[in-house]
Amino acid sequence: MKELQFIHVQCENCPIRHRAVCARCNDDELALLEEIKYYRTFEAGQTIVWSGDHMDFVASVVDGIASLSQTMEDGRTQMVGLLLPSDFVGRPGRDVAAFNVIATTKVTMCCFRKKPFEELMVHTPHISQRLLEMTLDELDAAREWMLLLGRKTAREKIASLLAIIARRSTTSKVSEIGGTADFELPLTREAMADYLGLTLETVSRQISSLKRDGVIALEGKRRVHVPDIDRLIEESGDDNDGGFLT
Amino acid sequence: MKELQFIHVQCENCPIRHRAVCARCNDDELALLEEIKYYRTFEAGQTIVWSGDHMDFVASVVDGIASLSQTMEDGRTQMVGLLLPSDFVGRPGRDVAAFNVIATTKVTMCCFRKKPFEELMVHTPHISQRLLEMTLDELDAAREWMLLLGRKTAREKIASLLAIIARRSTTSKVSEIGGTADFELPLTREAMADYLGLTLETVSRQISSLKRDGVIALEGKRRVHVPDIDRLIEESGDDNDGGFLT
DNA sequence: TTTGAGCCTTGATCGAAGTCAATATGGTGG
DNA sequence: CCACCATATTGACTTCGATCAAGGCTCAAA
Repeated sequence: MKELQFIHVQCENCPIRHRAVCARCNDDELALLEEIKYYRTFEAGQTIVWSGDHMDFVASVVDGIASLSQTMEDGRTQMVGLLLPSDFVGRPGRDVAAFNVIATTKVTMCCFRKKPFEELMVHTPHISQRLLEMTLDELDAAREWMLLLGRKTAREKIASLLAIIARRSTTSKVSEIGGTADFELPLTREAMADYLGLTLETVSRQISSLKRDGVIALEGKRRVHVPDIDRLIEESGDDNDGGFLT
Repeated sequence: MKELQFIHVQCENCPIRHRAVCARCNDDELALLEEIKYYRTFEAGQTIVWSGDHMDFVASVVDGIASLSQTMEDGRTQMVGLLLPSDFVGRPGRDVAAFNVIATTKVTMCCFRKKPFEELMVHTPHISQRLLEMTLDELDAAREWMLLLGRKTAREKIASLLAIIARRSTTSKVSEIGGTADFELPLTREAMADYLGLTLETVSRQISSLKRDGVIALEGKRRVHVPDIDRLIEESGDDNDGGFLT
């Protein structure tokens, strides 16, 4: 397991330098961010922010995976976003968190206290430009997900999720047409269920069914091999190669 | 029926002046927008933008209601947003529409060709600031909607939709605790179904059921009276008074 | 006034996914 | 090595919402 020590990484050496909210900043702007940033790490399973809590910082995910979720009083849970490295957490101009943020794996975040960050934003259009761009991408992704939640069958939901993870996975050869993919599922069956609006039993059954039909092959519970990505995409119900983003 | 003639309204007199993307602009900035804007109207039912189409303008809804939706090849449709006056359509920095935009009622839009608008944005932080704010609000709303689509029962979905419309409706007295509300449903049963991820039959049945239980009363098919809004919110499954936005 | 189209309601039946429950697997610490 | 716990699978049964189908209401045009 990768064990990065983020005492204080210089921004220039930061793994998310060119994708995060700071992507467009020049050296001067980066120097200002460098001054006010600090790192925090969270263990897998730890809650980073509770919905409704006062939130006095914003942050970028540097390493690891976290989830954004909502819960009803009776315990029903819906994941509303997956936070990957470079994703932004928190909202300038609002100090109460609207969602729970939970570390799925060990997570390292690059944090900024909200006040200084907001002040910096006013004078640094490169930050708000990038944040706008990222937010628009997330909005598109959220809307894609609404189609999945509202209209897709359980089988299509699972296939869609696997296709998205496959596409993002660095080890896959998704770009080639008719390529294959191999990846590790970063989520438990329960987390997948919460993401897809299903029960964990249904997730398990549909994964078994896709396996039985040769769409995927499993190695252990978590390692997935996709012999034909086009076949998987077919099963997902998406016509195009899709614009899933976040 | 209101018959507004938008030949060319001065921005200062515009009904959405203080809520739209131009809300924070000063007089000078407004003058620049005034120069490049133009109005377009669309009849109820007309498609304003097709998903996948090249889109060379962005716009604000001035009057009327439109919907954002996605469709699968086999016809399954999911509405992913409701566009009300002041809402923004289109996306700077992308020229292919990701969703269908369909006029639900007659719609008037204040349009800007994309290129000039983008150029203006670079020099007018007030526009991008406001757009960022609006986009963040929409993202929160989309995520709230994901909880509804993924986890709520049909009855809760209907109650949630009615509660949202009630809250936005100008004729309601929602602010008072235990207040009542009266409003016109701007959507057909089918449109509600597409919004809620249900069939129109289920929508009809659940509305009948809420009526039978005294949660709402109907006058004709479209006019709704809510004797006790707290009761309606209870039925919606939301604990808090909710942060539904768009 | 009749006809027809669009919208809505209601009933009967079906099926996908949920629920409840038993069992399997795999990793960790004692 | 074993025991334990979290995670995952599978089966039996139930239920909620979808599907298929018939009919009602309203408005506008013939």
